[in-house]
Amino acid sequence: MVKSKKKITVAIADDHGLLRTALARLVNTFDDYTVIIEAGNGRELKEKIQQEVIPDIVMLDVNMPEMGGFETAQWLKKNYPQVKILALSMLSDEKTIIKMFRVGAKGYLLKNTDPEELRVALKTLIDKNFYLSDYVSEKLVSGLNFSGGKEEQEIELNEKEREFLRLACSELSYKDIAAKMFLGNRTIDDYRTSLFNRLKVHSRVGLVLYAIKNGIAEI
Amino acid sequence: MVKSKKKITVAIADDHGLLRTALARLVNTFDDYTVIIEAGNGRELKEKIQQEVIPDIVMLDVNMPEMGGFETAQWLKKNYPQVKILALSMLSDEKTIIKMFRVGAKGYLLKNTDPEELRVALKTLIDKNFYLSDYVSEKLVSGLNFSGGKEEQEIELNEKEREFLRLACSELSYKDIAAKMFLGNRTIDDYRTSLFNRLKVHSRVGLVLYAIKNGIAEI
DNA sequence: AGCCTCCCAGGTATTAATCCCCACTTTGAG
DNA sequence: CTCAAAGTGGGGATTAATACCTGGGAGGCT
Repeated sequence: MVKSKKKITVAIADDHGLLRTALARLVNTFDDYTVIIEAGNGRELKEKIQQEVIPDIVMLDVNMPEMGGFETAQWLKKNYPQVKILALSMLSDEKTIIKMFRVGAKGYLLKNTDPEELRVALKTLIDKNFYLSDYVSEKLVSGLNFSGGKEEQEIELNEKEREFLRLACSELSYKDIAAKMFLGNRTIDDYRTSLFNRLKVHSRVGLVLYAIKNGIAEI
Repeated sequence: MVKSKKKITVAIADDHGLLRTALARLVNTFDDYTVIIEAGNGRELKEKIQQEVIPDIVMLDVNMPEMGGFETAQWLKKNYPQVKILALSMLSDEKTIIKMFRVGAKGYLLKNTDPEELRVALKTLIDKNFYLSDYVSEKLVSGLNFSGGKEEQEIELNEKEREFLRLACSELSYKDIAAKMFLGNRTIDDYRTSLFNRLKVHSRVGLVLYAIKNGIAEI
């Protein structure tokens, strides 16, 4: 007769099959929850939700191929706004976190958090409609504080600048880079200076870190 | 009376708590296996193995802070050669795979493989003492073809060198790094020179790339 | 035409990074 | 005890990285 018989339904979208399944089993061990959908990317999740049933909660990996966390969250928000989105990610940088909340996430869980925290997150999500860990709260606050009023505009890089950044992620000297790009040494100086200002870095290592973090350079 | 009563013991080392626990539960659902050790990094695993009991299989994440997959595998090979190492990673590049096998791994599982594959991998590891998926086999073959004869000997880094590398992956000057490490500027010079020689690089960017590729620095 | 913005470039000065030669201390093996 | 190796450090030289000031040319816009 207890109404707790009706479990809270959960969908999981993550491209790492091993982890997805393992995570699903973990959630299923929680009394009040049951995983009804597993998907390897956003598109798959979308199809399953349309064909099958609407879950109460969607656990959404941010970094997926085909249809990533951002897009998927946007789609969910538009079509099934009642679904509570819990973002999952290994990335802990402010920008990603803020971006996910902007597109509709109600919580953000780092993959290295304590497993017990998952239970807390799910429960809080149901009870209070949102979940913030201390860590994420802090990132949110400092992130908003930082960007303040100014919506930090996306930094647009042209193809030559990207090429320059890629070459900077190597042991070539700037002179070598200039030669490779068929440009004068001074022009490279200007690229560097310009990027220093726009990317808010002040050393070549800063350029390298930016390029890697933002997927401009492969390593 | 069946001797299958004695389960095969498994240790799991992965820095992502959520995934580690989920993975552990998954393994525990397999009849013949039981997870007896969980660790967040190699050092922790090392301590637990020394204090507690030696597992039959160690599932080892390649990219961990503090003491990564390579080192940990080397240590295991040296001290507990009977332990079967199953490497776990999201990286699918040849070099990493080959390196893990060189330091003693008996299998290599990509985190995006099918969960059923884990069961197969564990069983194969026990029965045949090694496990190779088709994908990994192919990488191994083409990779060995590539590296040819030259045995690249392993590079051992002490904690101070690692600390130095981590700090090098920032916009701090060497002078700043020296101050942070409570060492003289010249000592840092020597760390740099020594690492340049051993890591076969010849610029600070080279150090940064090495540190990131080998999981010494987080980004 | 005038104006604005990019892209490109020379000169020079300053600071950081890199290299070389040498010495002192500690530690540990023989 | 002695010797070797490793860790630490000084002084000084060379090269690369970074900063600042300047100006020319191409293309778009009014």
